[in-house]
Amino acid sequence: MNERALKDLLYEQVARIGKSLSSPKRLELIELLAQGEKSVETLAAQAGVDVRLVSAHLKALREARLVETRREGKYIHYRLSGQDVAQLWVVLRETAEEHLVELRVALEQMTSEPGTLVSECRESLLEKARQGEIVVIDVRPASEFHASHLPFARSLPLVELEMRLADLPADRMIVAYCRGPFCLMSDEAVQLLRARGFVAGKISDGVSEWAAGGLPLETSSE
Amino acid sequence: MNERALKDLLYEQVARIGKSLSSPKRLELIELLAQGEKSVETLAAQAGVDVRLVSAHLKALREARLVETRREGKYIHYRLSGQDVAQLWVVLRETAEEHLVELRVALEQMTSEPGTLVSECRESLLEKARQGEIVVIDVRPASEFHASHLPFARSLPLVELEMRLADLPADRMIVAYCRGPFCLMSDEAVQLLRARGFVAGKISDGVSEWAAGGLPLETSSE
DNA sequence: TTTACGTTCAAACAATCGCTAGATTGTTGT
DNA sequence: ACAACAATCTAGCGATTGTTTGAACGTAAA
Repeated sequence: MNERALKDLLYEQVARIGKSLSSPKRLELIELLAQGEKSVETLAAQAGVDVRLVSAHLKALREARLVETRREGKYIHYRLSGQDVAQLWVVLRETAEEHLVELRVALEQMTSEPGTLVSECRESLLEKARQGEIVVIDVRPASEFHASHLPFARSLPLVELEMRLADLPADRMIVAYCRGPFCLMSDEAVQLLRARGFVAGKISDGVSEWAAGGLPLETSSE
Repeated sequence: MNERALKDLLYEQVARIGKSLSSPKRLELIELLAQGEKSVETLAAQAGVDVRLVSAHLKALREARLVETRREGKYIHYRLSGQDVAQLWVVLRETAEEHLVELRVALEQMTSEPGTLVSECRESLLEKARQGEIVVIDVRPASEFHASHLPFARSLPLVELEMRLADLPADRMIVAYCRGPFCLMSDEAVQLLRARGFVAGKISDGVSEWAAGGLPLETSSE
């Protein structure tokens, strides 16, 4: 075979992955799947699009081998086909954030108030959580918490937060996190907590960013 | 602004980077630029496509802020707009290699003979090169060597190799490298060297893969 | 001015993509 | 067997993309 044709073939294969990453909706699906496996229905609801469109996008992702499926009764559960896919998403998002001013502007515009972001590094946060100096809460849906969560974190889904405020200590700082920098749930949580007199902050990391930083995650059964 | 619309905006921005990575030719350009800055003419020649088409692809990459330009007389030199872009390319290529069987098959088919690949880890190779136990040669064009190269490597472009065999020691192993796993130059070098009685091998790393592994690079002026 | 490098425009073609909507398949429970 | 539900498949629309080619344009060097 020709050398040129062979090279073209190689780059074409890599471009298959690139094509998968060229659609906003597919990127959103990848981020959702990075939180844990989900059914098509769930994905459609959480991404806010028609089930049939989600199915089409998932087909594209499946053909690029970025996702895998598992059947359970009527439901088909999709998951990322490896930790490296979540890592790829993180690197892609970080590169976009680094080079696209428009993205940084939109991100800053998103967080309602400044000063909600905890400025500490991951390691020192982990240590403080271990010591019980701070309380880390995971405000994502419980199923996502069970799939994977930060060490020492406590599951407290945003929708239940208001009802379960009594579970939280009033004398320690509450640090919330959610799906990642593009997710608004931890912002809402901080807003609610502060309004009720808690000392609260958030970190922008989700489980993928945490893992990409080389730090450990935990899983809980159920 | 609506929450849904805001999120769509974020993913759309990241998808701009994804779109840049969805074309085989653009990926090839990124890899070429990862070797050092190059003029449009050079890129066109090395990628084997028309100058005007290269210009169009570069425009797309520029609009995604993945490349920057510098004018020097008649020439316009393009370069990646950051080390992170090269890193992104490496992560993308590795993910593709991990998940796409077709790519792995094509890669294996490429290397003419097995056994040319040196199986040692980067650190131990670096140490042996420092001790002078092995000789590492960079078979890329000299300009790429000057832009960035492995520590202790000696520039010996493939086109000059045959003429400069006398420069190489016959009693030590020669380890060649080139632009990366998709590049054939180091394979050709090993083939030539072995035919002339040298003990030779290659590593698949290029400078980007080396840097992504957390190891240092060197630059030479001129 | 002439020459070389690079970009741009315009036109054309095939191919692909995102999305919508209707029909269909596969599984579960009654 | 039947209804209910999850998910996929299909067809079609409008829009965009990759590529080629010819021509023109702007810039800088000889």
